[in-house]
Amino acid sequence: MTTREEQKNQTRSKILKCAFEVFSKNGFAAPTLDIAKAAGVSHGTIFVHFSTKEDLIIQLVRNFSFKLRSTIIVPLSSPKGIENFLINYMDVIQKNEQFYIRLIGEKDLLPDEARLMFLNLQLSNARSFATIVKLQRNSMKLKNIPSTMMFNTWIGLVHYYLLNKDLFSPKGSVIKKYRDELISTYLELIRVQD
Amino acid sequence: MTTREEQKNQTRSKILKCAFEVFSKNGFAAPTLDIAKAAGVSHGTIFVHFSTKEDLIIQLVRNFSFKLRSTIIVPLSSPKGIENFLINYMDVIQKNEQFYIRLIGEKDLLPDEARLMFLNLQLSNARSFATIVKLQRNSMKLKNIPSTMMFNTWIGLVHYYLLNKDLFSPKGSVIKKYRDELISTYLELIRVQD
Amino acid sequence: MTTREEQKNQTRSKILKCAFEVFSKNGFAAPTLDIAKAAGVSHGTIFVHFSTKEDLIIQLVRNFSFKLRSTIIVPLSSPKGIENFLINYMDVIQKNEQFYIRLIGEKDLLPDEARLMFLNLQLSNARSFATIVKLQRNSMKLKNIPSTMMFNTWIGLVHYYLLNKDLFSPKGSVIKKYRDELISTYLELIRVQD
Amino acid sequence: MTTREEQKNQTRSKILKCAFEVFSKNGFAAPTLDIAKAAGVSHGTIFVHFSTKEDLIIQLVRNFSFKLRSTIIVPLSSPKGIENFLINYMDVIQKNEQFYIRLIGEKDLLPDEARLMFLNLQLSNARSFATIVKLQRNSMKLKNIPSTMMFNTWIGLVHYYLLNKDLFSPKGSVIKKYRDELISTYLELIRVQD
DNA sequence: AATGAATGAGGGTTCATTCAT
DNA sequence: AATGAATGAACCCTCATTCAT
Repeated sequence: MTTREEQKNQTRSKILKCAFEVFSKNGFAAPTLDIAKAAGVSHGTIFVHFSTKEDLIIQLVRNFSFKLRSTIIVPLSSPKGIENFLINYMDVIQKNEQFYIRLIGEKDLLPDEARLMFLNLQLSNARSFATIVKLQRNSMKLKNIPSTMMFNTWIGLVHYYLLNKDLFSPKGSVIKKYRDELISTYLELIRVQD
Repeated sequence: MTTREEQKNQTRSKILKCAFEVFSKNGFAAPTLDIAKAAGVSHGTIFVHFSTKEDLIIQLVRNFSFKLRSTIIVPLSSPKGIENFLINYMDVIQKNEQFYIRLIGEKDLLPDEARLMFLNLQLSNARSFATIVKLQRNSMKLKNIPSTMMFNTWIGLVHYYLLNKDLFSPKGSVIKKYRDELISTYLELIRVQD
Repeated sequence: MTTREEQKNQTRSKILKCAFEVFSKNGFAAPTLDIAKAAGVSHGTIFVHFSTKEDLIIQLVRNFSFKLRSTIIVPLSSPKGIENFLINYMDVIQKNEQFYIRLIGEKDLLPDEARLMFLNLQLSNARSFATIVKLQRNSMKLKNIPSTMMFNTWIGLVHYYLLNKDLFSPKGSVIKKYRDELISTYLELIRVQD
Repeated sequence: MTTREEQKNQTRSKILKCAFEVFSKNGFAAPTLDIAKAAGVSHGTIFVHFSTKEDLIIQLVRNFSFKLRSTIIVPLSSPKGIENFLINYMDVIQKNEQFYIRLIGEKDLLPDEARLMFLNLQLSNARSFATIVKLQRNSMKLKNIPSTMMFNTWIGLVHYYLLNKDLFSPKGSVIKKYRDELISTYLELIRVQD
């Protein structure tokens, strides 16, 4: 790669990184100028690398989805498969809590393509979860509920806490604060008592 | 009431009604001009009745909260208290599904006062639910979970379906489509098997 | 005069009175609605009596000029003619200081007709003053200066204090506070020492 | 300075220049759009260079004050100190007569900061004048009047002519026309006859 | 590749004036 | 005569996007 290309890639990365931070903090309605300032580049440079603001958001969500996909480990057969999945899930989200909250909270501001990508990520997670649940049914009595529903209950609970962060944990991370309670509550709900 | 006042109230109501529809359809970022057009009045007329766009939204949310509050019946002591509550809850939401979705999905665009009113409504519902749960514990074995968590699981599940309406039910009402499944799933989760 | 006409005149007077107060306090850019509120009449009523806001202002200035004209006494031949004139002048202005300040300070907001009327008033005063000065020259040595200039110096000094009221007397009346100092200074300036 | 910066400065200067002219001609209530048109730039460009209309006015008054301050020469000890001061004063004002008239006539439309700056300029002039008067008392018999009053009489006289420009000199410069008469009148007033 | 000044289509809000009642 | 709801032109300001350098 030539020096020129390296330079270009660095600028692009810097913009992506700062856009991620600015959008996380101020939402997707944040002006592109703010991103340029944060990245230390000119306003126009953003549009050299991304044809529109929408395009920038798409790339951002693409990267984010990719990162999440690679981080979410799916421990298939295991006596604690579900619990491990939940713990891992929380850990992954916590790392980018703010951005994740924006994604689920400002869904309608997203370009179609971005919305679709994030949706696919969730579907993929749902499928992984379904697989784990199926395997786990052997070693643990679980409520007789479709695995889709089991996943939706879980993600619904988590998203509820995330979207109401200012209510549950105005300062620090919601996930950090409620991680254990959410997991234990959920596990308690899905298991069948002896 | 004189004809004059009636006329005025009609205009005001028309604006409120159209604002409700426009915001439901396009979100709270929709231009006030769109509302004026929908209501068949001039742009300025909106500001005759509502000092600012924020004020308009506040009135809208106030009315909405009031309507919801008066509609949500709380059947206290009853063998099917919880189920009745859930059924009623779904019915109430279904009637104004779109607007409700905007409220939970664009929380950050709301004026503080509106956000607070809607929050209070939810807290009030949470309290009602807690009361019902406590009473129900006599006649039905329930999972050993704090009633707050029980409520949050329920509302998290419902909101998840609402916020992803385009996924679950792009055309018609999400609630109508999933009402029974959501209720039965939830009831199955919280009860203790014999 | 029929009762109806009386009623009409009363409303008209009330509007004029309140317009005078509102304009005095907030300047001629004050909304007509404020005047209607102050007068306890509907917004439209103003335009029943005055075709435009400009017309209202014109009537106001007409009345004001008339009142001032009738109040300014011109003590012709007298050993203290000038001093008496100045004292009287200050008294008259002081009574409607606020409005007077608006007239000289927002001259450009006035309709042409109003500006002209106020101008005529000043010219009339200038003439009166000139007459007095001429008579006084017999009993008192005065600077050898055209009487126009003598008047302009005086009125310039007074207007300067009025226009900078917030500097000289932010709370109370400027004239009240500086009346004597202004008069004595001026008299000292125009007389010839022995 | 790069060509780019030059270009920017030119635009900025052009806006300032045209704003100066438009405000001079139509007063500070003139729409920013008029300024944009006069400067041959788009409406938005104004707000690229000045965050608000108020900011634009502040810069304008700042520049103006600075220019005046640097132009007003204070010939301290001199047998003709006062006269020189007056002559210089008139010359300086004459150069920007229209704008100066707006400043004193629409004081209340100015942003606080601008009003304060202009006020300071006048105070500074008053002080300079006081110093000169003190020195002059040696070589010339002056009326026994506080120097504040002497200054206020002068500035009051000048401002009176400026504010009534349409009366005294509707077409050309008031100052040009009355400069000598104002100065000689004033000098005649303040001196003590032998 | 990067710059950043310039653009211009909106957006919310104000207010003198009109007119049906 | 009085009402006051309705009008709509005008204003200030924002911001994604363009383009000459």
